[in-house]
Amino acid sequence: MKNIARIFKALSDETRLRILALLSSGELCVCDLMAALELPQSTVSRHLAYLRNAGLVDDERRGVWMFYRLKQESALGNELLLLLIAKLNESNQTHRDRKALNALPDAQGRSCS
Amino acid sequence: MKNIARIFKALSDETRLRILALLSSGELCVCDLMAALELPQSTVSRHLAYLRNAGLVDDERRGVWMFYRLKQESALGNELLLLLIAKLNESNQTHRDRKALNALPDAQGRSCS
DNA sequence: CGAAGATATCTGCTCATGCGGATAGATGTC
DNA sequence: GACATCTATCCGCATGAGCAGATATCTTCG
Repeated sequence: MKNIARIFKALSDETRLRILALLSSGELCVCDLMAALELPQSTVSRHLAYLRNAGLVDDERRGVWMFYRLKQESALGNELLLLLIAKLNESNQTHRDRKALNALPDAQGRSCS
Repeated sequence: MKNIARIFKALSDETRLRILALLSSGELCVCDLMAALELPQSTVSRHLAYLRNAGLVDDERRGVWMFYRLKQESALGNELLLLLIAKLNESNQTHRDRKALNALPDAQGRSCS
């Protein structure tokens, strides 16, 4: 139960929910998240660390870039997580963030691609 | 989304999760919760207020007693909440708490019944 | 009305967590 | 090795939240 509380604590911040919503459709690098969420790098990194420590995301370094993705398994269970993601994807904030993400420059204009 | 974060914040404390687990099988008064959880009255009351403000529980005064129950509807959605409750009911802590609750004196020995 | 019982809220304290800029660390290229 | 880029972590600050005892508030009864 302590672990469940810990995961909910990870989920109790709007920025982190925004990150999870964006990650729900595929892995992203810190620079993409920064751009889409319009947040400073340290803020994004800190929240990603929190999510990773809670066991909700995995990271992978590719050169100078760090990519993050949702974990398939967490202590919350798949079904619960899927419902949560669905809930997040209903929100206007997620629509706005996703629009910003899709408006990012293509491969050539991006640092990580 | 702010509201979702708020609900998760309400869920991010172990004591509150314990309360929700106990309430999942029926309404309880503050004095029962105090006894089952072995926590002081002010702690229980404060957590219940937090849960009520997050829209997860309803209260009802009956004489000098306050009864609390899970809300049927919350901003999280029924299904998600049911899965969460199921998750909570798997935990050893919930088993211990429920055992303590069942060990409480019967009607005559209880103040609220 | 006063007293008793139940409980919400206040209080003071400590710890956790949010923020963003600064800095340390990692990677890649020349 | 020097330098550029990316990112994790530190730092200082402000705010939120946990705790339990004290106190205020509410209800009921004699």
